[in-house]
Amino acid sequence: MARTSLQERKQKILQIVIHHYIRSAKPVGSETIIEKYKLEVSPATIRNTLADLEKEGFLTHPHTSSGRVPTDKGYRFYVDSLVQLQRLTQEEEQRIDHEYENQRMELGRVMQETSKMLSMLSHYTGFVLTPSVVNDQVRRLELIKLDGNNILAVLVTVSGLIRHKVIVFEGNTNSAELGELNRMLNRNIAGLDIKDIGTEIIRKLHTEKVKQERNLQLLEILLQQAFNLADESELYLEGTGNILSQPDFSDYDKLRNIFKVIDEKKMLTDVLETKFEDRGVRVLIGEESTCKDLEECSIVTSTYRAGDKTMGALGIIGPKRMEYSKMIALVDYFSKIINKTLNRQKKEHTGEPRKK
Amino acid sequence: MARTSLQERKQKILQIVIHHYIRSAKPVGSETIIEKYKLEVSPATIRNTLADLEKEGFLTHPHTSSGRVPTDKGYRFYVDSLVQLQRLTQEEEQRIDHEYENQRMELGRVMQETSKMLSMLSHYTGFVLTPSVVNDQVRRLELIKLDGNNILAVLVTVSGLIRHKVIVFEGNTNSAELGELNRMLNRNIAGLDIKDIGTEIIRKLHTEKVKQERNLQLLEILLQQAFNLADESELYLEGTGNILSQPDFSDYDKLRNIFKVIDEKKMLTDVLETKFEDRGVRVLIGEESTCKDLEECSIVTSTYRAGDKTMGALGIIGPKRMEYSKMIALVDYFSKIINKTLNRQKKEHTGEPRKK
DNA sequence: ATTAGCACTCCTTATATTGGAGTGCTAATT
DNA sequence: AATTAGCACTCCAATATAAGGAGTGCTAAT
Repeated sequence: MARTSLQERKQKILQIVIHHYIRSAKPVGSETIIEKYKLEVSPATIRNTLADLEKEGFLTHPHTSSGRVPTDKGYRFYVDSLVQLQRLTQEEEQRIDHEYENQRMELGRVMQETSKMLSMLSHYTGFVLTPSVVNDQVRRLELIKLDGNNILAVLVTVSGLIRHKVIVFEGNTNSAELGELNRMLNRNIAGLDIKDIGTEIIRKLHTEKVKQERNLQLLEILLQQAFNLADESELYLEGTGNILSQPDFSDYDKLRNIFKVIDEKKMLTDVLETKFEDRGVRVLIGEESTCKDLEECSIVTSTYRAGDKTMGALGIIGPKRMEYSKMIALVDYFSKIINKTLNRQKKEHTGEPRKK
Repeated sequence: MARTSLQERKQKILQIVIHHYIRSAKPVGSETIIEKYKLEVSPATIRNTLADLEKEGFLTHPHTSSGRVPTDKGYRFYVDSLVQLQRLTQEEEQRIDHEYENQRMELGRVMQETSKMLSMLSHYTGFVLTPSVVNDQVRRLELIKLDGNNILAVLVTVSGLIRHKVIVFEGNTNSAELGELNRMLNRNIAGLDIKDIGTEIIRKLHTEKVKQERNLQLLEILLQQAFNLADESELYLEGTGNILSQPDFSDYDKLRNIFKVIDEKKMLTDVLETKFEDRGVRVLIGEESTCKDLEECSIVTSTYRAGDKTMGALGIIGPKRMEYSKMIALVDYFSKIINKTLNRQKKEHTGEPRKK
């Protein structure tokens, strides 16, 4: 066999094992490989190769006399070697597109629907992470007087996210005062990066004269309180029940671990937030998520962005034994759709020309 | 035995069986009853009574030679006969109180925290249902111009709920116009029941003169769009993973059924919404929830109200075999706390004197 | 009405028994 | 040197069998 070098075959066999295991959920043995994939070698040869692959850490044995099962390292190789990414079927793409056409929902709801669709199409758990809006820019900040001590601050970002927060301000302001302050603020902060607001506002204040002492006070409180609403990231999780249908999690302890993370959204948020510097779809296999309780899971995730700023992440969580090819295509498609939706909103606001 | 009539004993035995089953999760037999509860009758007598109770539909047999297990009817009797409700321990009450002291969170977040606490203290799944705000009254409605076609409507209710929605209005309004309209609106609608706004506004409009044609148009759209934001009820669910720890749900099919309902929040919302005419804590046992998938669960729920209007519901979902006494006390306490919190907000707004 | 006595049921647990899937090794083959 | 046939060996998974026990239901005695 000159054509198929040893290395080549080894890799091919590894891929076959993993591919087959992903679909069958059963450890795969040498005979199976030959039967289903018509390799022109004997079972014994396969066995030798399998033993090699095990020595190199790509596969394991549940017990002496059972077939092989991929290790994390094996999955990693498999995912990295997926060259031609499966595309979604036309039907699927249309179904998704349809959902986003002529819709004018508030962004929060879009995200919720998105995670629901992710879960339905993947049959795993779908998520969308709307991270802190600190990377976003201010479109408007509206101060509304509620009663004596309470002011409602509504922040609208350039990408269309809306956050509100009740602020306690002990000094009595009347509506007129507040309105003036409001206009002044919006003249100065529109378009600013939210994370810069603190420093910027102080700088700009020197150019405008602030009418009253107390307004300065209020501003201070605003800076302290209103903009830590920007910190609160939101995580939409849907289809958590799908996890139950996975044969991989027939063990109750494994299940409980996973639900520990799901219930404690904070944990999950942390995992997801620390992992998205890059662009493009990323796959976190087992321990790669650096979360002990997720060692039996894989996460397929991508970011979405408004303009050039990374805004948040979306994706799916499932067992390590998942159809990566399909899932990557799915997540990728959604990330693109969301990008489109976000940038449409942004264009409409800034009035930028469509080209470029 | 003149003192203990037959009926009395029968009921007592029923209570013992259920009480013991709730704590042990094992079918209870005649011997056990005598051992643990020191009845002065023989096992045979107990057996006769048990057989009677089974004939009457309060108990069943998993199989011929096992102890008795309550039926839904049995649980119903048990719950109805719980006269002296257990109170929470001081420690627990303090822990809860502490959480609500000097906090000034937006109401949505309060609800989320509340459901989390419900789940933690019950070890089951906690929920808070913020129903459609239609039963609430308007405190303020603020219109904020976003860009050409989009207006952000922020509705603040008397009880402190905040809803926002982006409204599409094709005609271009400038901020000044909008501001005027806004002031006009708030002069007229503050304090109105949200469900009456449609009719009321039309009536009131005849007393004020509306400046421009287009404002009328805008108003119409507002009425159509802004106030169906009132329809969206929100369901906060926490601690779903706790369900996994229940030995009652060691069966995967049962688990899946429950998670079907949990994932499809809409279903759960419907169940909960149709069930809260009454005041006070209610217990829905098994099929009483009229939801097939919840036939293995019980729901302990109570409403909370602002003033005299029922606002929403909160409670816990767990297995039928739950410590009802404790759970009822827990849910009751939370409902009272939330009532207090809500009415505090309301008082602060209306400036009503604290007494009465 | 209550109870002792006892046969009977059926679950639960433990223990063998078996078949088979799959491996790893050795020695023969190309 | 790589491949392969042959075979012993391992261990799981399924099935059968047995023993123990918890608990019932019935009958007859109190």
